[in-house]
Amino acid sequence: MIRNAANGLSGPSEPRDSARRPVRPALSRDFIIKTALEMVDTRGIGQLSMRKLGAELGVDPMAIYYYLPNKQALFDGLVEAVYAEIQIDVDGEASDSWRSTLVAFARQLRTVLGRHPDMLPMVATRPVFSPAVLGFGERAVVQLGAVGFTGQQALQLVNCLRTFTVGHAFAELSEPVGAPAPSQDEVAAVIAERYPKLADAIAGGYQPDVEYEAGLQAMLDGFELLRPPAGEAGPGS
Amino acid sequence: MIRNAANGLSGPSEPRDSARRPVRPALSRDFIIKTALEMVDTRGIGQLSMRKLGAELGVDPMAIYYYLPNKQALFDGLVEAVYAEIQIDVDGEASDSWRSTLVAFARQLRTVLGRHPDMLPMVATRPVFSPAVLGFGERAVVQLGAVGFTGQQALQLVNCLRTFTVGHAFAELSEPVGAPAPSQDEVAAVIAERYPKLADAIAGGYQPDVEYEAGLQAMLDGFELLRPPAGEAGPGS
DNA sequence: ACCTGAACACCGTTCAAGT
DNA sequence: ACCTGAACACCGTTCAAGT
Repeated sequence: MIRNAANGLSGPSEPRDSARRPVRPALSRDFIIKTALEMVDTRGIGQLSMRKLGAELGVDPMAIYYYLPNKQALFDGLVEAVYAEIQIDVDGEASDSWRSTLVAFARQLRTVLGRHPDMLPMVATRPVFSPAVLGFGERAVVQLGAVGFTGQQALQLVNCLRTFTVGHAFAELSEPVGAPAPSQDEVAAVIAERYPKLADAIAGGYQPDVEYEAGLQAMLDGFELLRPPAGEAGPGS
Repeated sequence: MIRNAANGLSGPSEPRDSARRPVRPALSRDFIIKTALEMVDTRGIGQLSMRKLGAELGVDPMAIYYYLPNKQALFDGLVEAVYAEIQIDVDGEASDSWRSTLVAFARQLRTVLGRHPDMLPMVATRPVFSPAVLGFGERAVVQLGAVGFTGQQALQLVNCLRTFTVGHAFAELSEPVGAPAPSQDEVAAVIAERYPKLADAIAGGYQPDVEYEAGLQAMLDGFELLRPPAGEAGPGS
């Protein structure tokens, strides 16, 4: 029995880079997108060009165009790749209540966005069309319907959670699209001078996680008020 | 008596373009930004370049650099100009309740964003630093404090409304950052086939205004639950 | 003070060509 | 089938120069 760790785990017939010439894996749509996403995450969206991506891949920039028709298609692939990171265990026992299902989705989305801050403008801009999100939508409509929400309400709730999460991620993560903004200290000084009560409130410190959770729970609480007292338990009063 | 309509209404000593040579107003930071914003709104952000802006202004592209150090500064000016459109009548009678104050702010922000959809990535990306928004924050903290919210809660509420509004505007308005997305029909077909319950819910039609209002009120309702029963009116069970 | 124009180091993409 | 390389029409920005 072979007991070393690498016994075929990386795929059945994947060639090692021992005998073959190329140090890089064979070019493919997936590998190009994976490499591009790494570039975006490490160097920033501004440093992603077809030419630099080609260089990173060790290939003529035009080789990319064999797999992707243009830069926009590359962007689509990147967004797709980000959404694909959302893993909602569709049959998980954890989400037996509609509320925990929605909370899990929202937090997961936020976590994934947090891994790719420079992707935010692209993600926010492209209509949601990913199986991960659509599949979740299907499930949410069913589960929310079972406790008394209408289809419209269910959709609205999911959409509001999604848009809130994206909006909050922007506020939290996004570097200004081009260059850095005025320093925190400068801003703080102006606020302290002109907006004293606001300054007091800010003095508590900005806690994005706490704020996000507050908004998330508030949104859920607010929608819950809309729900008719369903379930077979009698609608007394 | 001179009765024609144009009797000086356009400003005290503004030169007509009769005797003077330039057809355009004198170049200035404000005029450059105003022109750029019009280009963004009518032709799209992708069509805004320093060179095209120069052409639009009837001027060598490099002339712009006398007023703005670089394109990033132009972007800053554009975001500033958008925020400046937010007009909250700070002493309006309409906003005697904290809730109507917040609703007015959120709806106004949404309206302004709706006028400049292509500005969304820039707006969402830049930290809020505008007098309109900061001034509103100050007021909100005071007014919310008066009814029992802590400074932290007030800030969180304002921030959550703002981020929700921005996120929702993205979902509603944004053209994909580069090129158009797959057509509505294509998407609908796929959804109908694979996500039947979701399709039923969508069949009701997407009503962004209704959805936004639902989310807005839900967020407010949810935060209201956090508020201790303040006001001098007795806290009887 | 305000604007011009050439020049530099980049882009995305087309197209013909190589293997 | 897969990749290369020259070429085209763009960019933002620097820098020296004009008035």
